[in-house]
Amino acid sequence: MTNIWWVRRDLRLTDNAALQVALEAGPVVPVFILDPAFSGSSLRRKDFLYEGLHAFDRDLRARGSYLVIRKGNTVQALGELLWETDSETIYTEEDFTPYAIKRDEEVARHLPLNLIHGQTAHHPNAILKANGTPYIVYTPYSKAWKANLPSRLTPAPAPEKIDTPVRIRSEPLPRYKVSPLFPSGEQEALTRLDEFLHRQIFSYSEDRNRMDLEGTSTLSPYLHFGMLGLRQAIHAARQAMIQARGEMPKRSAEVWLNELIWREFYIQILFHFPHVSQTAFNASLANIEWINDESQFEAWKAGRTGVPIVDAAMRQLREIGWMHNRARMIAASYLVKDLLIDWRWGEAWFMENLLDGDLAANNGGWQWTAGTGTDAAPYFRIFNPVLQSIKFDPNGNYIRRWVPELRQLDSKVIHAPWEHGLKAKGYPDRPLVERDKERTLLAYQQSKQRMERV
DNA sequence: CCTGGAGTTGTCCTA
DNA sequence: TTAGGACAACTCCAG
Repeated sequence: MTNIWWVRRDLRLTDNAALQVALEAGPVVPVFILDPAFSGSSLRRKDFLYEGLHAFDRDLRARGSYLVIRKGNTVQALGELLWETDSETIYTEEDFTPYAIKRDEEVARHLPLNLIHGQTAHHPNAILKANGTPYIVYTPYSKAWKANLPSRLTPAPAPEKIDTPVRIRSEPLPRYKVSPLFPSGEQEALTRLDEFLHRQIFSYSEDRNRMDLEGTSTLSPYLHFGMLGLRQAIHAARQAMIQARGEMPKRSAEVWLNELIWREFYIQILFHFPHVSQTAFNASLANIEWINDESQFEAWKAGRTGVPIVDAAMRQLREIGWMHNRARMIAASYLVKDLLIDWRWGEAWFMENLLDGDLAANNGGWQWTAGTGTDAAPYFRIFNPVLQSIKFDPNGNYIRRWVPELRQLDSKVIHAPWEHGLKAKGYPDRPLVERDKERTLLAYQQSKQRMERV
């Protein structure tokens, strides 16, 4: 009996649980649906997705199959395909965002839909406290997560052959632009993982913070679309911990594993507390009186705040659709704590521009920085962007790479030219605002007080 | 129900 | 130059 394999954010053949289940039942029809109702994705991310679909089709063809593309309303398109191919069931990998849950409920009301858990190592409902409620603090969550992890997690290899009925109608893929720094597709993801496992992983705990080095995995766009499965990455991290020689390499591999657990933590938070996508997790901080100065927001987006490290970060984002993790925290902190602009404005801009733009991870990160989230940054942790810059871009090479106006400046002055009375042609003479921690603390305090009175 | 330890990613001042 | 401690008070979580 033929079945439909509905692909969404699991664009891989390796360790794909939904594909495996479908294959056990017989021939499969792999389909991706372009539903105009899903306008949530940015243009930039759509390019990455379309290129990924192209690569996915190529990988399927190498195994005797191919990708069917359909356009239009999801329920209608799946219904037609089910009828045309005389299929029995639709198998698909379970996704946990509010949009996906709603969409899948709608599909399940009309069609035989079979959700397969495969996106995470643990289902969001699987790791709960003794009293049955979800964790909202990372460390105890990660302990329970690790304690419950099966000792064997070996990823299933990609099937050698996929039996698909011939000549099923498929629409052409929309045109797309390729991004030279982030070629899309599973093969690229596997190459990067391999590279990372041979090189950066064993010094990750230190180098991951250095914006001037390539110390991170750069796997986030691939993880978002499931071109690399989170479970595969977790398996790789554990293998690296076992193989590591020495304390530092071992700790480094574990730090990377913890980053992957953070992904699951935020997937799980969004699943149990969907309101975080609209407002603060912490209700007492839902009413901060933001200044929300539009022109300052524009300057931030354009990388023209006058703070070199912030501008480098924002220009990196704009130019390549990706930003170093440390840079994300610095740029986010500057927007929220220094400019007092609503973290949701920043969150939306990141979503628009990041190839890895992921509701759960992005929202979790922004709420953490803003101090409004689960397990948030303590109130007194207000990043000083200049100190961060000196510490994590010591020679100023990251700044020079993304802010050409400052290329001539010495590394002693590049982090804060205005403090040395220096001006650079075409670059703001001074930062947008003077650093004022008290102003920030007051805004947060007032929100808390207002909520207490209610 | 009570209790005590702990909490991703910092900053700044003092000695 | 560097190391250490203060920075609030609160909530979470496990025993």
